[in-house]
Amino acid sequence: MAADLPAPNFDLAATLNSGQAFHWEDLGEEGFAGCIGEQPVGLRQNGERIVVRPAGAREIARRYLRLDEDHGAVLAGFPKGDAVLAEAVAYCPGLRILRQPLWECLATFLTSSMKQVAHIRQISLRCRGELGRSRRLGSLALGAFPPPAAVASAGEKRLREFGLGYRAGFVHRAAVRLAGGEVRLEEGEALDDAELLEFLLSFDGVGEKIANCVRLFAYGRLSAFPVDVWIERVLRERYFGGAEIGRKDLLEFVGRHFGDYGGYAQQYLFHHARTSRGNSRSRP
DNA sequence: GTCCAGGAGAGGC
DNA sequence: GCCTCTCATGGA
Repeated sequence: MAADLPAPNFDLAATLNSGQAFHWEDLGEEGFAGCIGEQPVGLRQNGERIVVRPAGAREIARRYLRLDEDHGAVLAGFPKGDAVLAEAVAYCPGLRILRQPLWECLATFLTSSMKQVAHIRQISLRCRGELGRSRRLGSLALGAFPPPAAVASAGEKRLREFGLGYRAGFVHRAAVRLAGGEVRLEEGEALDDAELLEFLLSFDGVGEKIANCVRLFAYGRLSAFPVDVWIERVLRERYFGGAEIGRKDLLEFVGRHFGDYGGYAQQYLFHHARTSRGNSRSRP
């Protein structure tokens, strides 16, 4: 059984493949399959609706895909007269930010430093397959992301076997800290943006970029603006004409220019830079 | 074989 | 404070 959700101006494939989450399986015309937390879900775009199976996962999918948000307000909140951003939005207007479960977002982005998207995906799928609960969607087996306790008890050495390299210690220590009950990621929901940043930076291996990814993709803080190598290049080339500009000045510009929905602006710029013709090539 | 990836931390200055 | 080096691995 399936249910569906209204999804005007929404692009499911672009959203699930835009480097926010890494575990969705592309089933072609059948859509996509993956777990949202412990829940196995099938998602398929049918015009301006998203078909969800099983039907009981409808509200989980609505939350995950942020189909409850006023996306018009997001677009209206972008800086006026920014032709670079307008071009990126026009390239893929249906791109959205996800609202991911906190731990799997943090753990996945802890593995992301100096890794290509394809490899982050490989690591995510291995963690799920080896340590997570196996869930079923029809005849399809899907791995849920392992909870902190499962990652903690697996040990750092085991994580290294999944290709995490030096990041294994980061993921393991975060898992131990959370599994021990020292802190809970849910505590971050009540913090303001600056406090949440500080909270996330308290995890070893989390710097400003990863903290902003988690603030944006899990906590729904839409002003958070992760600056990675792609975005830094876009800013230098498109906003500063390739001129020499320090990283500090770049970050100051970001905070001043993009506003309350900077995270969304960032995702449009990132997606455009990575995938559009003339920009993608094999590398930036 | 070479280059680089949705970075962070430590050390030197 | 900023600059540089190192960390581990695999895709392009």
